[in-house]
Amino acid sequence: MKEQEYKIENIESFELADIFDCGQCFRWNKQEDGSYTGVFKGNVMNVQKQGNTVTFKGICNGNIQEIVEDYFDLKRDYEEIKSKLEKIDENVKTSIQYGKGIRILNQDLWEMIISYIISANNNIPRIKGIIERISKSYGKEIEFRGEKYYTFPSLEELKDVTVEDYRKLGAGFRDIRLYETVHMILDKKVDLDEMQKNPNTMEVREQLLTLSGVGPKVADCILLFSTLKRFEVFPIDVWVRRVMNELYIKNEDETKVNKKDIEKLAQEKFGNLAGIAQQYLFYWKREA
DNA sequence: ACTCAGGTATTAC
DNA sequence: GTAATACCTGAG
Repeated sequence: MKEQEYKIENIESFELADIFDCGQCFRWNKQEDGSYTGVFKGNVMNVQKQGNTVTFKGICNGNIQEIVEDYFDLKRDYEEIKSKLEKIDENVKTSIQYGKGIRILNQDLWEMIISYIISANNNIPRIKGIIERISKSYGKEIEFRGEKYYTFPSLEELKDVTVEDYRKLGAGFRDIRLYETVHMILDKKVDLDEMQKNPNTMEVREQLLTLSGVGPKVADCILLFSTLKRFEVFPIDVWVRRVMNELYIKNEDETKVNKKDIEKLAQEKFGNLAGIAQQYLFYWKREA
């Protein structure tokens, strides 16, 4: 396949580090020249930003402009979202200034389910390593600039993978959860196409929670970071708990902060933009 | 040696 | 319902 290129000039709310290091994705890696290369939805792409111009180059399974506009959520007005959120309080404003170039990617639903199951009680380098090895073992090879990349395997490509196979790839105790979830989806116990069409977020959330290895935090990450794209959910991990406690709840022991209280507070403060507010806060608190 | 990391499932009150 | 506890793995 041939490499395509697409350029955008004078783009707003688009910073490579903010997008790729804010914790939403696992398959983008920084290159020596400061650009990022990643694999998504069967494409391999390199993204570079110079001045106010972003250049996308890659091996794509369709029109690169359409692929980019969809994946990078370019049709959404992040300037408007940020100006709404900034009005909430100084803390949120500070976090937005820190992560001003964040965009929430439209990532593949199936890939996010598997990726976030792997993320449980794990650290980012390991999560990335496990996903990489699964892709290399069962995905399709794509060559880009003389190097080999591997697509994230489809449901079909994982159908014969055993619990032991996942363990060998380093998944640890998550091996059985991966196996069970793959087979629940294969058996249509959970229908991803139906889920994608269902506008009722709570219904979709309930369905996700039936999957093995998917609890409240993982379900919310899937809802927020996949093509399901629900900005009203508020994934609560240790970092979000920490920042919400520091800024608003001010309990001396953050581990004792009730999840329900955080959820309620997030809903009151951020409403249907809770998810993206969470992302600014999370990125700010974790990196800064 | 020991703790910790994007939680979840299981078991026990 | 809600609170403890175990859990692969490898880096620091």
